[in-house]
Amino acid sequence: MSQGDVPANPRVEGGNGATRERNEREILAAAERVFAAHGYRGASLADIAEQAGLPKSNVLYYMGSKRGLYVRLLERMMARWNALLDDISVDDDPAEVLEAFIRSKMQLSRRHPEGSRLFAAEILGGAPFLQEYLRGDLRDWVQARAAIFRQWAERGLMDPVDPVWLIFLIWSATQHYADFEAQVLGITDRESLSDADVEAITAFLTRVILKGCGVRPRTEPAV
Amino acid sequence: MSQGDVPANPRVEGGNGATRERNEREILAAAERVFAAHGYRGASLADIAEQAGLPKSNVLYYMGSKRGLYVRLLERMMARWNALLDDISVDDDPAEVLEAFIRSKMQLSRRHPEGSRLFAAEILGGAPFLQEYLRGDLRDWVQARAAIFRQWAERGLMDPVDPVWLIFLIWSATQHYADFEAQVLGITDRESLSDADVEAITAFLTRVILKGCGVRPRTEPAV
DNA sequence: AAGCTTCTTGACCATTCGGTCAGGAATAAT
DNA sequence: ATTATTCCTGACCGAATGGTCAAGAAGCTT
Repeated sequence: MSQGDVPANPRVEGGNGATRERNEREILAAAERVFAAHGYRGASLADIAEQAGLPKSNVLYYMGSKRGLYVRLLERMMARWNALLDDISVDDDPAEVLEAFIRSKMQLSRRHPEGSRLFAAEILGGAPFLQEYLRGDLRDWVQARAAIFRQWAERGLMDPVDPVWLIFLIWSATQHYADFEAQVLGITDRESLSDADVEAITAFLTRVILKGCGVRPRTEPAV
Repeated sequence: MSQGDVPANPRVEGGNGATRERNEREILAAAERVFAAHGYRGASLADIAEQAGLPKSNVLYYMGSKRGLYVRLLERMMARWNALLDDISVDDDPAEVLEAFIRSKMQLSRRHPEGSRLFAAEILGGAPFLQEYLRGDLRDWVQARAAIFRQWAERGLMDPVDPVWLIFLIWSATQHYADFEAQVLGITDRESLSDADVEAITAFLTRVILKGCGVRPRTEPAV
């Protein structure tokens, strides 16, 4: 990473031992929590090490540097993200696609709340590490989807709303339940969100957003 | 705040001088930027002082402590927030209320993006300073509005959607353009959002959300 | 002009920061 | 059993952290 002078530590690359794997997992999990809660600058290796149950030196032995650890976490989160960015075609059913979109995004936020918050903190701080990704792969992906949405609109399958704003709407609405969890729980007087809650929220979002942009639900006749 | 041993500094309370006012404004603005970008822990007084164009000691002279400065910023943001939490009644027009709600929230995010991000960072970190506010005033406000939304639904003025999820949807969708500004700009290949952009987004959100929960726009007849 | 309050700031402090390193412990290879 | 390699960690480093303080500068009030 053009970081210079890190010739040693070839072990960092290939992981084979079992304890190594466990330790790395523990460190990544702890680091994700700490970075998510305090951002890149606010996170401290001492905190991470303590939460991972290891001495600070050991964390650095495995991860090389704070920056390297952070980048690795970001990349892991991007990989999870990309895993659900399946391709769609103009011939797919808008209702199915949009519902799957909302649902999978919601599940990602629920399955990896810390990673979701880590991502949010990165963007909040101006995305110093993710500029390239945002202006590259992610932009392309959004534009491709937007093009399909426009074609659906032309075919009368949905209202002619701006597809990019629509994608942002879905992102924000789903991401909210991970990033603003503290607010949601505080206001609704809950300890945590149950599976039933998440299902209800998903159904609500699907219903409102689909109806809101004139997409007829699957198998249901027009009103 | 039960912080103990801060008997001195009576000047911190009453502000009258003109230079004092200017310096305080400068410090608060700089601090809002830094706290927003890096969170409470990640922000440094040296950074804030430099951006305010003052020596670090002077910042502490005016603000007492990092914690005090942060709390003051949060309170200022809550005050801005409360300023647009006007009361509504069951007899108001749902379309008007919801549109005004979306619009004013959008304007708040646009007028005070740093404050908006500061708030977001606080929530992201588990809202250590805002627990009380969330579980108190804000919860009450949400529940009051929710009750009215339910009555509207009973009267057939809107679909019987869960009002709390609806409020969260509006919050998240509008907040997104401040908090995730870096993402929005990166993906849409913009330098900044123009007034026209914001107006278009507001119109989009109003249209989709109102239609999505079955609220008929003002002055328009039923479909 | 004297005296008082407010303002300003460089020097300084204890603590914590990310990171290095030497050397011992554990493990694998022969 | 003896290397050789990998793993582990306490001690340590310079830099940065939030905060204190004393002493001077500036501005009123009398």
